[in-house]
Amino acid sequence: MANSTSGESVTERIVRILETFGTDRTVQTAAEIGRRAGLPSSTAHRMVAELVDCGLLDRDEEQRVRLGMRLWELALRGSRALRLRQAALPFMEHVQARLREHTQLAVLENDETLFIERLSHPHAGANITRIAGRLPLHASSSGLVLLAHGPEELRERVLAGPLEAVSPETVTDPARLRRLLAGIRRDGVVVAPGTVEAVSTGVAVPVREGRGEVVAALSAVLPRATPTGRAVEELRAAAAGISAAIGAHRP
Amino acid sequence: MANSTSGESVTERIVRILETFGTDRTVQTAAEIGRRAGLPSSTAHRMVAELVDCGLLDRDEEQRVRLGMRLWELALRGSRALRLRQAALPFMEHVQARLREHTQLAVLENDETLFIERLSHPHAGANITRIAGRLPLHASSSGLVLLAHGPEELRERVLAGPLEAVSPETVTDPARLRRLLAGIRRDGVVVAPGTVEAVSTGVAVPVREGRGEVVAALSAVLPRATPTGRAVEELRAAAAGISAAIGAHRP
DNA sequence: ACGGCCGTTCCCGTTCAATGGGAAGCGAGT
DNA sequence: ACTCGCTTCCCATTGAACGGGAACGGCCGT
Repeated sequence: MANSTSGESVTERIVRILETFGTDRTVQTAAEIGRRAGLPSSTAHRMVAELVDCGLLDRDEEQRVRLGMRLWELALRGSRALRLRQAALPFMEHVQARLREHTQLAVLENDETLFIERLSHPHAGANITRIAGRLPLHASSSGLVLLAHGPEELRERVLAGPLEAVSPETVTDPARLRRLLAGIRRDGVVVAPGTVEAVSTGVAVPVREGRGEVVAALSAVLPRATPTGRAVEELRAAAAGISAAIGAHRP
Repeated sequence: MANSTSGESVTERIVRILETFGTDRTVQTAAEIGRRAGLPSSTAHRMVAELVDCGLLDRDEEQRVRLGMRLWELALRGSRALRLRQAALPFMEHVQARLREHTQLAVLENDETLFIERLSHPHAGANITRIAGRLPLHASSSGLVLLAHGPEELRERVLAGPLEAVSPETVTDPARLRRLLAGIRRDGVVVAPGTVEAVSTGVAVPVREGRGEVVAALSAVLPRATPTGRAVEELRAAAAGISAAIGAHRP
């Protein structure tokens, strides 16, 4: 739309521009953005200027562009992610203080695991998850919980689709995966050794809201040798606390 | 622009739509959005639909609209706020564990104080600041620090402009404020009793990056009767730690 | 059953903002 | 002095966005 010869709306283009930014790529020139977003140079410059005017993007000491504070503000205030995070943070801190490993909170978003909070201990091991980062549903302990408790149709879609392995031990066989998910629903927890990285074990539990609906997954990443019993207990207790907290906030 | 009779660009309208959301107003109908954003009904519906298609907005169980997870994701990954927050969080947790009050991190944004993180103790007192919330620069301890260390022109602009009181004790006299700011630059700390709320005292210190530039303010909110000495010490130590952490991340 | 209210969806002729190619300006690197 | 890449300005073209209006459908009070 928007008079573009390529037939895209302005909105789509704005999203594509925002998509060119990432954890690694935090500042870029307007020309770079145009190239990455597939926009003609003059168009990219004009749109970037417009976004800067609105505060969605910032220009640093002349030239380069980065995500604007205003965008951050608009996206956060009143967002579901912030509410959930605020309710969960105290409990996550408690878990993290006891386990001294990585503690994460994730939600289901567009058939993927989206991590909305992560706490790490200085001495904890590797962990590829990032805040605002994604992993496939079948290839992370949090994702497995979300998939197990998600709607039927989602499960079928994911089980049907291509299941790529993130590590050699990622479960990609539909039948095995189906049994694994049934087990998660039965036990209310998943212990997933080597699913994301060979050296670590993910432990995840569902976080429920109000009358039972699973809205998030709480997980810990432990070195593979560590026993998982304590983590399961801590996560279960924390998840119960979070559920109570988000329930209480909605009278 | 964008063919609208009112002469606004699509980008401006999108921002106005996003602005209709807030901490209190987290879900609304498309018609509500249109009214609040001053858009014709059919236009509002079309634009909301477009934003939903792009994932910037989400539709809940039919009808109502809220901010989309995708927007949250795009705004956060690669944002300055997230980096700063990640570096600061461990130190903020430490401060909060010792003081058991409110601990906040704020940056300067568009001549206002923008709070990007806040930790609260269950037993702590009142605190009107919110994550992604704003306060005037002259009417919050964090803001005073940012104003004191901000560029000359900013200071003159704020001192000239109307200085509204948030509480009866907010300093609104330009001369007094100027002396207060000079004191903050000298001491590297501000203790502001009753500036935001009569019952509490704000204590704030600057967070510096690399070679001295102040990039944020770290603050605590204490009940007015509490001595501030310990808070000053804790905040100073934490700010030093944060500075080292963000310096280390940029080799 | 009825009618008003309101959110939503669909339609469609009008129109002007957005578009993008091109050229020129500006630094930095060689 | 030259190249290369980022940026800014210009401007004729055009079709996407616009928005008024009509119609649908759910809800509520009578």
